[in-house]
Amino acid sequence: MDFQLYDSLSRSARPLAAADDKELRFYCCGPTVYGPAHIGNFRTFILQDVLRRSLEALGHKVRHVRNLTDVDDKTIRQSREEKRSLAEFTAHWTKRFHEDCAALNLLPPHVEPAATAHIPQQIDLIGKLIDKGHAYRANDGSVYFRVSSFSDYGKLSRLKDREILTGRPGSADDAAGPVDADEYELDSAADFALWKSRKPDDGEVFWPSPWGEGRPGWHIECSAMSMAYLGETFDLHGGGVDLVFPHHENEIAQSEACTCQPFARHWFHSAHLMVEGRKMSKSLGNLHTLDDIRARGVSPAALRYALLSGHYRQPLNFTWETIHSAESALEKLRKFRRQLADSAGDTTAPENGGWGSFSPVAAALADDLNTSAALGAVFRGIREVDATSPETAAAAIASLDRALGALGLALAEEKPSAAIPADITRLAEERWAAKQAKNFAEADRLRDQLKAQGWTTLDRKDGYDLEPLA
RNA sequence: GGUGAGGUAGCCAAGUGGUAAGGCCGGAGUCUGCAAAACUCCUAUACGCGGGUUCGAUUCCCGCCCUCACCUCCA
Repeated sequence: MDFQLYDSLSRSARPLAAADDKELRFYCCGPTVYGPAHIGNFRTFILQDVLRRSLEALGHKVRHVRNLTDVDDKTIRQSREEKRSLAEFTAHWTKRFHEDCAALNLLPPHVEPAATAHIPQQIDLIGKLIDKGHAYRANDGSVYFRVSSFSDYGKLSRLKDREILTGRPGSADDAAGPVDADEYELDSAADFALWKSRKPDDGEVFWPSPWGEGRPGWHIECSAMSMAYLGETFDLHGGGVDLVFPHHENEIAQSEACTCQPFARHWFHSAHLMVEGRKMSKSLGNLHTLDDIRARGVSPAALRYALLSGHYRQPLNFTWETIHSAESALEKLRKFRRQLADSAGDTTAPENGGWGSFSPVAAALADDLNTSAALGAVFRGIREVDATSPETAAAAIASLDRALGALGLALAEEKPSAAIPADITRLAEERWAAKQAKNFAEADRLRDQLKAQGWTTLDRKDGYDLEPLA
């Protein structure tokens, strides 16, 4: 199936395809590991994951690379404040990131390169840029990219249509505060750092280079690592919209100035997540992490569902009502699947079944990753499912799983049932006995008591189930 | 100010030049001692405002109002 995806460089929907017709090479800008990722970060990573899963479900092969930014101002500053080495600090947050990704059912990328593990590649790239006249060394030992040397600069973010650039490179990024213009000898305020010379605030974080001790600039790692694992030209590059400028613009400049080859052939940018109608920010206190979500009793799967409920190019408004809605919708799907499983019994479907009544899900995903329409198609699909025999039920499960699998919404695993304390069991037993004896007043009293302790009882004809209150 | 995205029923959210997916919420019925759960069914004169093009616009064009984002921290 032809897969259409909007390309933010050409500003049009284009067929997404591997240049070599074999494997789609996909690079994603990953997290800076200096703290827990927030749900906005995860919106982007989940979208990338769904894109990959959808392509794979439709028979495409994908090579997925997502980097880890484990050296920058934030990681250095924070690790110093905590009096930990940079490596120890970033390892801790990397582990946490991986745990969160697993909880959200994100497929691990095939390669997850860390910036600090690719310093030589970055130095090599910077050296080539100097040799070709695209970069210069300032008198403090830092190396800058000369924006004026790259005529295509601004093609991704339409810089020409914007106001003239002002400000100083690295100033907001520099813990030392505003810098003296003479010190840096910049050719242009738009020039950006490729290599930052060692500063006192960097502590022990530095590497030797032909330009003295220092560390890589913000953008160079992605150019170096994408080239290392995917080649000078690759098929698709993804990230949040905020990375369009300057990060991706600078990646293009560095890479294309160096190789004289196109960098990424297709750009995939996902819109931001809003919280309660506002931008997420620490000052508003709405920068939720996965732990915050779980503390509210929401499952990671529901978060994933909620983050897929809108189209990726549209800002999505996250509210607690939305996520409650997602939890309910997901529970409806789980129940439906359980019923199918009951009907199917031991019968299993052949491996290579199709999408069945869920083929519109595939069509929606292949049409610019329309997850919202895909979710709608899932619900329309379940109405059309034929489960009149174990065989058809088994086939329906297979096609449902295929559709939900493309969205990364695995329902197969049951919710772990919470352990029921003995006193709760005893109360429930007493209530059941009272009910059987038609002593309803006593039964209701005991039911209230259970409720007060956070449990609810669901009666059947021949017994009852106990469930914790949500 | 510049650039970009958007305003669809109570909420979230697709989509289309010919009268509008889906989810949540809500309601009814079945069941139940009553509930809850489950199952079945259902509702809603929803397309920001004003013009224009058209046989016909929510969908294209123009203007306006409002919201949000980006403009060197940012997924």
